[in-house]
Amino acid sequence: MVDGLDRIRCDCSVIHGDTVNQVKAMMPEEEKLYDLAELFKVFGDSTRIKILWALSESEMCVCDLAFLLNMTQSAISHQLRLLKQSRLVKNRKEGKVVFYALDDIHVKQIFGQGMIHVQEK
Amino acid sequence: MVDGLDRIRCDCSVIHGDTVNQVKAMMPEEEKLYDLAELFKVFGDSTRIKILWALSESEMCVCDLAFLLNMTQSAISHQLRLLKQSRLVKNRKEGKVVFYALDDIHVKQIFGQGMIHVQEK
DNA sequence: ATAACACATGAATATTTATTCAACTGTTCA
DNA sequence: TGAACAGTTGAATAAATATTCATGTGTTAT
Repeated sequence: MVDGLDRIRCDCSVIHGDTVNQVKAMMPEEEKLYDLAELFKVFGDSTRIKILWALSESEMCVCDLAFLLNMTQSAISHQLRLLKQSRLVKNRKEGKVVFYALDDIHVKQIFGQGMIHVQEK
Repeated sequence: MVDGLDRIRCDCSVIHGDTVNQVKAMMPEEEKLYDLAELFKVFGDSTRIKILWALSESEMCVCDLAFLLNMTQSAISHQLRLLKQSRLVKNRKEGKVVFYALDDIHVKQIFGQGMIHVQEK
């Protein structure tokens, strides 16, 4: 039931024990919360935020993004790979050019909620 | 107008130039996007996600959180400082004990949008 | 006063990660 | 065929950061 790695409960914790145990019982799976953190981590970089913002306005190729953000194609490409792995962007190839676009309707909504928080002072 | 650090536009970019320039003109301030990334960065750690989730269920003291997440009080305290700086949690002191609670109605909404994305396979 | 407790904090360590650089793939065009 | 271009990728470097450890602050109770 209790393995050796668990923390000893402090006196304070014992006092509020019932509430804490109820919350513990309701806690989502470890993995689900981990995945959620991983998702937000992808949003937590200004380069990727700029890319996502740009793609929320228009589909774009890699060199367009590089020009827009004033960064190297390589740097942009690395970040696009991450964004694609997270299923936040998709791409289509047209000759030499690869166009990227948002791959999720939720992106704009997550974005929007964040903006509201940031804009409140 | 163009400083020496700007990227040279590739041929591709010149071709789609109008669209890209329009998007560039609409781009939010550098600082605003940076702040947005900083906000998401706070969500982008599984320890902080767990703390935020727990506090979305109930107000809690530091040692409750330490017990719940099976981590040291110190580690929790460090993360709570970050969360407070981002105005995502607030605290009130009652004797020796410091109770933390969510400080923003948007937290749950940002959380929810993220969950929806994660749960779609 | 002093001991115990809840929490905060600074420095150190270890890990993660963003960007750069160089090399490589695949496509177009002359 | 080969040169130019768009993009990708792996390794290296530099910077950011999560946790630990030791110590410090403020409160309560004896």
